[in-house]
Amino acid sequence: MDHQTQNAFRALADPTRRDIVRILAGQDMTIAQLTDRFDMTRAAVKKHLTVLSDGGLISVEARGRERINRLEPAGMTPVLDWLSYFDRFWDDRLAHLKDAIERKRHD
Amino acid sequence: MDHQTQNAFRALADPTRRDIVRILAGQDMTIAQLTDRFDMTRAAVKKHLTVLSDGGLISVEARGRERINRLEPAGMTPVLDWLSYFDRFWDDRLAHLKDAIERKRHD
DNA sequence: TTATTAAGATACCATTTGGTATCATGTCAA
DNA sequence: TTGACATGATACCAAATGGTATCTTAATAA
Repeated sequence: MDHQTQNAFRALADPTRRDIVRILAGQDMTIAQLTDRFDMTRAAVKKHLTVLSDGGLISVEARGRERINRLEPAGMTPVLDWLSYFDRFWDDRLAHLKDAIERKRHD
Repeated sequence: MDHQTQNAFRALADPTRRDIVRILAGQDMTIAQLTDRFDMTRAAVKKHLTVLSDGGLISVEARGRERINRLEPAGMTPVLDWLSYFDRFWDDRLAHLKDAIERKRHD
């Protein structure tokens, strides 16, 4: 039912994609730049980027013939929301991280 | 490299498994009890439980001919650790949830 | 203009995944 | 003891997944 949650969790399920997320947390990158960091073809990296985009975790900005891939912190929200459910059992502070992301979003 | 992290993320990638985690957060259950909650065979549920167990998210206690499936909050730690990486960028409070789980572990 | 470069699209392949059906094993109760 | 019940195990299947190779398109640079 909740596609965003499913797509986000699915996006994070692959180690290559989690690495991409970390790399993009450091700096925006084109597909070619990202491909340099991995031992696979550009087409494979592109597929991962599509999955990450479906999960709302990255956005893509066209600049000339390049595509700048940028991390979308807000895309993590469905994941944190899901984790928050357990928050009720264990602790109530995950909400604060969500708030932080929300603030970041409006910078 | 980090199998625990990979297995935990993989375990959470499926909606049925996330539902199982939520259900077990409410109360421990046998496979038969869990199967009642889903529109699939016991064998399918059992497979999901194996994946969850591989991810360290549940433990199983044999009691007579039954197997009691129990949520393992500590199994979520690798996931929260990974998310904590972004904490450095956005906020520093996810660590508190991790602490809470750690405390719960020693109850 | 023309060659090069960055990326998109598609077809294809092997493996994994999520499911079923079926059979075997161990435990409880009459 | 014997039958019923809870689970384990295995073989099998269709679809999804992660990857490659290849072709096309669009933008930049010489």
